[in-house]
Amino acid sequence: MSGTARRTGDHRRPTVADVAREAGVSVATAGRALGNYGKVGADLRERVQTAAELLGYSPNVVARSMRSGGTQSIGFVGADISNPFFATAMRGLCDVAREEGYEPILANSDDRLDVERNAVGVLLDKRIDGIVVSPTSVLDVEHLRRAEEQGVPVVLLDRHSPVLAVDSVLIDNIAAAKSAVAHLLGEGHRRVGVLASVDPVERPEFEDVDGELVVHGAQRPSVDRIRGYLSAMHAGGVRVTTDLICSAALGDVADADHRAGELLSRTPRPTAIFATDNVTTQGLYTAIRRLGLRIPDDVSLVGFDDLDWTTLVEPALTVVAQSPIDMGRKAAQRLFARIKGDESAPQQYLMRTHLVVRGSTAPPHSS
Amino acid sequence: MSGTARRTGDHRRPTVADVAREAGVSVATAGRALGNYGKVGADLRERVQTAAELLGYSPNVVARSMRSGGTQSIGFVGADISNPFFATAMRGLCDVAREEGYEPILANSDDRLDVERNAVGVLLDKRIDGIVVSPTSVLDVEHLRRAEEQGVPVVLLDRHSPVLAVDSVLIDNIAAAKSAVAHLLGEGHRRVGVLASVDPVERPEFEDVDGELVVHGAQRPSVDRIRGYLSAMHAGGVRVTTDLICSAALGDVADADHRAGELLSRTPRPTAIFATDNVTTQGLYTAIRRLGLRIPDDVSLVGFDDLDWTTLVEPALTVVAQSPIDMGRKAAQRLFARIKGDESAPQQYLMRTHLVVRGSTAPPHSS
DNA sequence: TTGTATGCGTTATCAA
DNA sequence: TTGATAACGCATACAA
Repeated sequence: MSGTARRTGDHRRPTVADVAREAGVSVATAGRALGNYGKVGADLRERVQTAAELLGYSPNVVARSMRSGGTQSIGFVGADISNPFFATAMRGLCDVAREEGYEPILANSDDRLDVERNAVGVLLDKRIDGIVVSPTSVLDVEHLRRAEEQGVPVVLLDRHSPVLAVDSVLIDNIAAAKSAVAHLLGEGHRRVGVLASVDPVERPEFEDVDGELVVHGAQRPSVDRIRGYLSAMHAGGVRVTTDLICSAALGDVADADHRAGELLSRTPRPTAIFATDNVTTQGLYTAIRRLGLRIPDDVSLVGFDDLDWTTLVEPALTVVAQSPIDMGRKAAQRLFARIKGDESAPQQYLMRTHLVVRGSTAPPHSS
Repeated sequence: MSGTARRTGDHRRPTVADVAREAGVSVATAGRALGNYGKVGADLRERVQTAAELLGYSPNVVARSMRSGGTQSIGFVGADISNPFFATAMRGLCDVAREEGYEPILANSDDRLDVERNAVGVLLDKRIDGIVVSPTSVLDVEHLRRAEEQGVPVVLLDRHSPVLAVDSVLIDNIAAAKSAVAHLLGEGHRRVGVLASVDPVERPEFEDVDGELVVHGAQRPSVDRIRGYLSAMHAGGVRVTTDLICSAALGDVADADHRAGELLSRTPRPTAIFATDNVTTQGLYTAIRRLGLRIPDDVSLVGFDDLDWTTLVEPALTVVAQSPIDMGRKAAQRLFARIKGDESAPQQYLMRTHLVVRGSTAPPHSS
């Protein structure tokens, strides 16, 4: 009996040829029997299968990929897998991928365009069948366009690009932020601050139009959430000044804490603050505690992302909840639809969010 | 000028042959110039490179893999990427992989052996060059042994297998747990409980040997942490009974909360509890709050894993800190050492842990 | 140094 | 139904 591995280093895995020899048939027949394509007689199929079993055959996917062009692999490029948002989205993506018989290859961009470009290039060279990306820039997307041109579908996660005709899966950032701020206004707050994360390369600019502040800048989560904030404030008839709008470096909790501290030392102090993502929420929370302020007595807080810890602290935080796992799933579903040939017009898929009102928001103490 | 993509669906990417034709040289020369191997004249190299540039050539890694055998991909199989421990370890692994020019393929096992086996099989079929796995079982490891036999190095993360001769990267679970419990004993606690996560298929068994409790069962984190607990208690001269040892379903916060509730309703109530991982820590914390108990006045708590939230709650939690990112890095480093041919005897790499004493532990209120 | 020819393992085409 | 053979794209052994 030959064929089973005898020692470490016995690298060679059996091929169809080996199986064919063992079964005494041609490689073509063996291939057909193993791959379940074409016509094979029942007896030969049997012989081939037992031979395969005996040798411990399993197909070389690389060779198959070379012929078929497909690799049964997809790529996922996000800023940082250790961020709970991406980790959870990745989980959803993995689940759908596995249902489809695919495996995901992961790359972190750290929100650096060069890193992202490089990662996308590597993934294309690996001939992935599709790619989900949460792009650093929604304007500089040549690398993603190239993917599309090569026939590799792209789906954007948590971002939409005005210059790239692909599906995108995200939330209605403006509406979500608006609901958060409207809640604060409803509680009676007037001096409401916002703490956003802003990427240095696509930072928003503010313009005062007839006493009303408007934001210029690409449609990215942070910026749109500022838009939602402004929209709510305007709808509530509250004048906004730029000293209530504060931004911290993307993904940097310490900086968020620092900036939140600045925001909290404006005079008069904001009676409520809206943090636009989970990192700024955490920074804001620690800053409030560092300054010895009480929630919600001294300051109300609405955070973003319904992470576990927001219910572990006391009081539990009012947050805008989104569902990263569903976003990951949806993105994967759209990607596989495209991989399977869906040619319909690209869409923005806006996933549900909801405001979870908990104990960190209350009417302002003194007005 | 031909060759650049004209429309979506123009799938064909240029090959060395295309570049060779464009440059007016043979495929061999083009290949040598592009792959930087063999000898090529400066002028021809130039011609080839500009031709490649013009056509937008980049190598087909799949074809290269078929010849070379290597894929520049590694696998990572963990229970659940949305668990912060795995997400952070994955981050470390990604970083090292990228430095080495590799990309990781991710699979979640949900601590299910069949899922894990299948995932490993798929990864092997994809001809990954190595695999880091945090195995569901440390005894049933045939699938991992098969990988080794095929020449695919395996590194275990957060687990050690007595029946598999491969590197493993983990912490000294016994010592870490012992230090946690010793701290509680040092504070004067005697009635100390432990809340562990236990996999149903490899659950530990307890035996009373001369009035001293010993655990039987494979060397897994949870079980070893129970061992550390027992060791500390024994060293402190405290008798342990099984009613102080409680276990919850792996990865299930709700169950951990439930079990913690049971543990907290023993009479007399434990004055301190050690939770063996981040999931049970969270469950224990919510159970304590649900029952209206105060930390550390009514019950002291030592948790496991230094997650952000443990410093956001009040009081901040005393925890055993490990460094998942370093564990991920280390595992990747060992894997690449093996991939590069390191044949030295497999080792257990024990990573640093330390007890971070914060406000959730204090002497028992009344003794 | 450059070119020709061949193999990697699968799958598909074609002929028997 | 079965078998011989070509092709995917790259890298190499060998010939020129």
